[in-house]
Amino acid sequence: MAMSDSSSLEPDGGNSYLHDDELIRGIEMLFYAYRDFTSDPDEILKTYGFGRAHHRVVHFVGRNPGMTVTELLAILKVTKQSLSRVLSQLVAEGFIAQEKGSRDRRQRLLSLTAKGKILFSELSSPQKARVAKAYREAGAEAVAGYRKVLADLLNAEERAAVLKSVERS
Amino acid sequence: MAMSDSSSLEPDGGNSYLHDDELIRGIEMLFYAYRDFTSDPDEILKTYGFGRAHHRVVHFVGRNPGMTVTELLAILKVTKQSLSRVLSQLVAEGFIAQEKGSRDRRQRLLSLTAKGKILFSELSSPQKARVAKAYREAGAEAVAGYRKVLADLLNAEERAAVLKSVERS
DNA sequence: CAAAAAATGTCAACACTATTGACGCATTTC
DNA sequence: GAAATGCGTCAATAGTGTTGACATTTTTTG
Repeated sequence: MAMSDSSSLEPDGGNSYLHDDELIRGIEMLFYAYRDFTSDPDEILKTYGFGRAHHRVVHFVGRNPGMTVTELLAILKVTKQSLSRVLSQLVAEGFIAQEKGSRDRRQRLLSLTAKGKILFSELSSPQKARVAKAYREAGAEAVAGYRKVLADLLNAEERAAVLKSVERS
Repeated sequence: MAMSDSSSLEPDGGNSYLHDDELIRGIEMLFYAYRDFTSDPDEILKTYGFGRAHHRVVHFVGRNPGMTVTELLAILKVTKQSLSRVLSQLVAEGFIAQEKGSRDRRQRLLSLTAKGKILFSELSSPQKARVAKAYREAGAEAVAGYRKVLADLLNAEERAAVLKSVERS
């Protein structure tokens, strides 16, 4: 369709990557990547009778063993009622273990069981392969750029927390 | 936690960005970016009584005026029954117009009405601002890397189509 | 031309994920 | 002791997705 030259005013001083059309492309790329990215785990989840919400819980508990329910809620940004459904299932079916906190006994510290770890592996495997392939094809510099832009896309208030959780190496 | 040397075998010849842990971080970054990225439009959509599905339809129809229902289905990768609900609403409420194809009169060519274009603007505005800010902070090189990696994350079969749709400038 | 295929729509049932609102209980903090 | 926190639960409702079955119109094909 051509068209959509964004604006004729070039408010960015000639940085073509800041043109309206480029920005929209940036939006769409994220949509497409996310769409394809979730497709592999979705297939696997179906065989367990689980959905995407279960995946997210398994993933973040797997990555943050001993985390509390409140912390998980802060990452997922859903209500506790919404989390409750999937978390209860995962606990009932033996994928996730809950342990009372020793310092604060109100807390339920979450961790993966052996069974949960297997599921975690199974789900992350195709995603890791996908990312590895993309990283390999794109090269180290592109990867750095990818990570930088994604970090800058986050809500400012969240950035610190995410970078901490994602970069505790 | 420290550590996370992934495997002790270093199957990547010392390219640290291909370590298991880095791959997992790449996964999580995408989750977080998508989560925050959708939050602005979600707020606006609520005031219209719409959801994310409506947004996607408005977006892609806005970007591809005259597109057919089948093409839209291919982009969204949902069933026609699922699309039907939101598309019908958008048509009924005057955001999207349907016109019989002149070459193939079975087709319903989709386009935004004036009202639809306003909604498109309103929804894309905060997302463009977010991307622009991230692009500006990250710089041109990082942006190129971001786009390259995202493209490489796509399903191979889809890559050509997406790059075509995203890059018809 | 008749049969097959394609593009679209629709009815119905169901599943998953999310929300808001209202409580209840145990435990910790002030 | 009162207030706040962490967690769980019941209930109602909404949004988005699926599968399956059909119907209509129009184009393509043998």
